[in-house]
Amino acid sequence: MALRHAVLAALLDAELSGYQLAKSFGMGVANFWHALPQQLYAELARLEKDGLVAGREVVQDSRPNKRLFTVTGAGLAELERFTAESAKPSFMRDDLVVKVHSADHVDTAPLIAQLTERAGFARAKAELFTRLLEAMRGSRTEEEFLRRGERVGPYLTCLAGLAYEQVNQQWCERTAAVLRERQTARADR
Amino acid sequence: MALRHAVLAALLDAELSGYQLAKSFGMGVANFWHALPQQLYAELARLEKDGLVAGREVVQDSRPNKRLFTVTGAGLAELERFTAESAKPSFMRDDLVVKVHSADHVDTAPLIAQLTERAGFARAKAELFTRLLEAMRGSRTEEEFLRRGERVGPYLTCLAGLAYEQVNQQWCERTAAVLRERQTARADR
DNA sequence: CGGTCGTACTCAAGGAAGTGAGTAGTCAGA
DNA sequence: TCTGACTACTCACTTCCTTGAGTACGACCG
Repeated sequence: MALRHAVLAALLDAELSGYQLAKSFGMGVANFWHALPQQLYAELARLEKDGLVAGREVVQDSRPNKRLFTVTGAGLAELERFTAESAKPSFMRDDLVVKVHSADHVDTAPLIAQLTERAGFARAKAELFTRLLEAMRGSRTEEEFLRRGERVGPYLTCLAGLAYEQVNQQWCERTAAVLRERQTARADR
Repeated sequence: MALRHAVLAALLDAELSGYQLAKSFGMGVANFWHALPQQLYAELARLEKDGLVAGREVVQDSRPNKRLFTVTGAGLAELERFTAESAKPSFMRDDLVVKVHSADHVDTAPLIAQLTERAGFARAKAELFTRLLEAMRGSRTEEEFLRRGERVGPYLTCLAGLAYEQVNQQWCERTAAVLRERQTARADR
């Protein structure tokens, strides 16, 4: 029951279709959760069945019809309940980190490549988040916006995403540099 | 097949029992992965069946016997293969972030409490990692250790954990402060 | 005018992960 | 001496997430 609340939270900001949700959860604006389209359609169906969201059909010509969803009163209440209950600690879970852990026992060349690639992705995501933040706060300074803006939730989660991607990038670059140096040092012997 | 490699990587550094693994994966030294005891026992059984680890019984008096596991040649080869295959991108997945996303629509008091609590945990974990790093590098500087140390994998993953916990702590504190300020600002109106 | 891309969604199946309960002996402290 | 905590592990169940395939139609490009 975790995706469930992520979907509700996402629908607070805008009325969206399953497809649009899938886009932002697949990446794009998914600064706070990730899920595949199938999961989202399934979850939306369950949420609607439970009365936490309401869908309305939108007829489109020159492209398939779609269903837009909004959070109901019951949905808001459920979010309220969820937010009040104590959060379980979050854990890091990343293939790349596991690979680095065993770096002393395996060939590091492909690892360095993966770290470099990951650093690039992290940089791109960080830049995207930076632009999103600018768009949200408009002409105001961050301080000002956080003090008096109307909707700071998405801004704060975007800040989390930015910070996460920045350290991710730094760590990947540093780690790649260390492994590269050790590789050449070994070759010299 | 993700926990699988995390277990193999953990066993590279030391011969461990399921119970000991469970301790470090449950927290403690689990700077790079998290899992519950049941998962680990099941995974160890599968790994042994597949010949990737070998267990040996250690008879103890005054406490239950245990089985210690080591990585076999096949296990190392599997890790090698895993490390070479390209990594899928990692995603942030955190209840707390979801809650913050909906902060504008719900009562923030319990959220602030959770953020403060999380900040405390993150701080404690960061301190633990700092001490672990010191212990690993001994009298050497970080630079020196990373250049010439024998086993830098665990050190690098610990650095990742440290960086992660530090930004986590900062974000939680900042977010809690923002929400607190907005709460009092609202009360003043 | 044919191929590919984008919108919008569905179905089926499998593996990974989390939840809860239980066993059984040892040791330290109230 | 009883309680609770620690070591060491097992079994059963459920829910979540991923993988892979498939439908349908319009739009854009060469």
